[in-house]
Amino acid sequence: MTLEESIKNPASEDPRIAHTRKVVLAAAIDLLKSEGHEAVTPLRIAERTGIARTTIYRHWPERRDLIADAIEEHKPDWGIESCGDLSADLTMYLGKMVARLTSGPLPQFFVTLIERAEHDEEFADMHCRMAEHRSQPIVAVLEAAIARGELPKDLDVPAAIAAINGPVFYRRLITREPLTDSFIATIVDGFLARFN
Amino acid sequence: MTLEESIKNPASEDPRIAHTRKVVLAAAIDLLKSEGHEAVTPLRIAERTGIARTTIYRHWPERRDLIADAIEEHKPDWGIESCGDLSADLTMYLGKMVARLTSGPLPQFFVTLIERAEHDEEFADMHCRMAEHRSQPIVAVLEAAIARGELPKDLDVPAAIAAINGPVFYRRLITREPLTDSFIATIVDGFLARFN
Amino acid sequence: MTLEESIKNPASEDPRIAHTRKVVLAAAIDLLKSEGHEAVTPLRIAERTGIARTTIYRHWPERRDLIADAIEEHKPDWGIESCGDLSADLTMYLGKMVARLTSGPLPQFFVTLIERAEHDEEFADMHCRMAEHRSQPIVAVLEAAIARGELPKDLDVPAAIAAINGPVFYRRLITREPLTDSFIATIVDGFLARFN
Amino acid sequence: MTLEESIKNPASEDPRIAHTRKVVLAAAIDLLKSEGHEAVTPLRIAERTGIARTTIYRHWPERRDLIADAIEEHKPDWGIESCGDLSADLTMYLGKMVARLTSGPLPQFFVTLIERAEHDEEFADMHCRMAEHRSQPIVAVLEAAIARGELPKDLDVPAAIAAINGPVFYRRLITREPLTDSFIATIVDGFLARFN
DNA sequence: CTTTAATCGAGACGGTACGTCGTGTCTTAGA
DNA sequence: TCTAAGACACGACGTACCGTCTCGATTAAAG
Repeated sequence: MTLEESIKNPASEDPRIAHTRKVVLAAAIDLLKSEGHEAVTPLRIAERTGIARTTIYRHWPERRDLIADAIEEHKPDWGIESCGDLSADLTMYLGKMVARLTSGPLPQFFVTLIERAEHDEEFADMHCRMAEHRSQPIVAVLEAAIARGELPKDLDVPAAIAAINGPVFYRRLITREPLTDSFIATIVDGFLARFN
Repeated sequence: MTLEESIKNPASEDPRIAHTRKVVLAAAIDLLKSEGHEAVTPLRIAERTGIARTTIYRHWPERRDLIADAIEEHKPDWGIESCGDLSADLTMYLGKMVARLTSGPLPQFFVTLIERAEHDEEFADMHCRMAEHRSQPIVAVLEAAIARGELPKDLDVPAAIAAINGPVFYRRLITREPLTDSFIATIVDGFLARFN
Repeated sequence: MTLEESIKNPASEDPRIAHTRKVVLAAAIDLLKSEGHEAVTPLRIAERTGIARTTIYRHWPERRDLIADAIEEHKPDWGIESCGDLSADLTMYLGKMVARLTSGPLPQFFVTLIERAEHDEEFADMHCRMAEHRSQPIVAVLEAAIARGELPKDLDVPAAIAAINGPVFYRRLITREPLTDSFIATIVDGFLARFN
Repeated sequence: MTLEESIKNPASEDPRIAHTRKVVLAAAIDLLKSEGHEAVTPLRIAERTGIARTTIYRHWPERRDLIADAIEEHKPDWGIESCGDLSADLTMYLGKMVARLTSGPLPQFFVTLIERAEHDEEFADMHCRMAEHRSQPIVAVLEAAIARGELPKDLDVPAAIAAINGPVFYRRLITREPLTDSFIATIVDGFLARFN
């Protein structure tokens, strides 16, 4: 089985290929996290992993694909277990979000996608897809609340998500102030206050 | 008069230096806007402007400083004329913000600062300074409203700013949906609804 | 097989390396001959040969080594066939020497070595080694003559070589007068006249 | 009086010009001696002397002229006082020559001229002129000896000079062996032995 | 003792070359 | 068949000098 086949048919993978992919993507995530996407190059990864530079080129002819793969590899589970209480659900969701924006590789993924998306359509697409995936649980929570009659039927859901997520991202990426629990509470309270 | 002196004492500037600075920074802004900060290199600027590469290095030994100067050069006036009506003031402010996030070099400045700030303290500082400068008018508007009694005395002003600016930035940078007038209205209405 | 190994173990040479060495050294000798050692730079050679500048740096990190290799590459055979007659042997030797000092790259090698030797120990060493190698045949001729009794047993051989070679080099490098056959004859006759 | 005039008419020199020439040429000789002619650049001299780089360019637009001036500036007196004894005169002459080839800037001048002369007609001319000037005293000595009948009337004087000077230069520049008194004696004796 | 003129110092500037680094392609050998 | 190793062409980088230039500041010489 050739390399091309194995990429298209991941079910029957050459273990060498699987190993290479795993090791390289791990190093890529590490580099992305610690130095930014400009540091994610075949050379740097080769130095870290011992995998030959040429081997990396064979798997990812475009640097872009390597970065994209690394980001996609690392898909956290955004699911939350709704407890039926809107305020609690939103607070839990934002708490999880804040935790992931505070440590781990996610913030670097975001800034990379934000920056690249301005000039690269492929990254822009990936960025949007991730945003959608990320907001799925909150959509579920909001729709459940609508069904329960706690929120108006004609709620502009995307705008609501922006109202909930926006302040957190703004503070994390723009003003770089700390993301405290009371800040989360203020957001949730402010959002819910509209519907009383 | 040395280059350093002339920068500190702009009254007695060598016209050659002034010309070089002007031309180079204009090209830098242009490149930043159209291709992103990685394209802002002495070589690219030299090709565009005819200014020699070495001359650019003489003025900005660090690429970082060149980008920083280019961003600082382009400081838009964020002033708004308060009309005394909080809703109208906020709407006008967000309208202006949306206009600048929709065209012109500003979005590129933001994503550059956001990305670089993750790994470069100097950019982080500049980013925060710009954010503060940008929110000055909205602070004034909010404080005036507090003085008029339209907003509570104990309002968490930074959190309020995050609630107003956050959704716009979120939509522009994360979900990349269009920024419509009705979206602005939703934000402003949602914010004010809390205090009724 | 690394570049270093292949240099030490020429039996198993990568043909690409062999080709690069050959082409580059030929161009180096050419440049040395026509423009002097200051013209022997990776850039000039790259322009002439089509070999990339970086490839040349990989083979010869120091310009000095490149020049040294070029000179060593071009080791002429200084052997003469002694005919048993001292006068004829010396005349033939000087004739050969004059021929090589009159055309070909040798004179440029000499002036390069002479000049560099003043400030570079490595060149000084190479210079001396070449001088020794060059005078081997004349040493043999003189020693044969000593064995035959035509020259005194206590002859100061190095001084004798200086007496024979010196005038030729002096005229070639210092006064730059033409090196005629009669000049050679004068030298040889003058030298032999001492021992009659 | 302009700089151009003063160069052509050194009798009435602006003291500033005289000072600049003096200081610069001294530094040039120093550099030439210690690092070779490639180190004789306006920049290096400016660093050593405090004279501005532009001033040096004003005086010597071509680097070649600067080096040439430096060499010409330093014209040692080659005169010897003939004592009437050929052997003693030659020995004294060669002794003086050896002394100058052993210390001081002269050897560097020679190697520079030898090297440059191969590719630069102007240096070749200067080199020949210096060689001629240098051999004047020995010509006088030889002619006196011819007049006294100690040397044949039809002596090939240039060849004789080559026979006397050649070995010394050969040993100094080619084999780099030490120049001892006994070596000088061997040369002189060998030369005189021809005419007994 | 001015005034005029030339030199000088300082350094910006456009260039050219340098030596280094990284990229992507390729060839060869080995597992 | 994939990997390892690395030669290679290419292009950009940041640096160092070069030679030209402009522009005051200083000094010398003539009125």
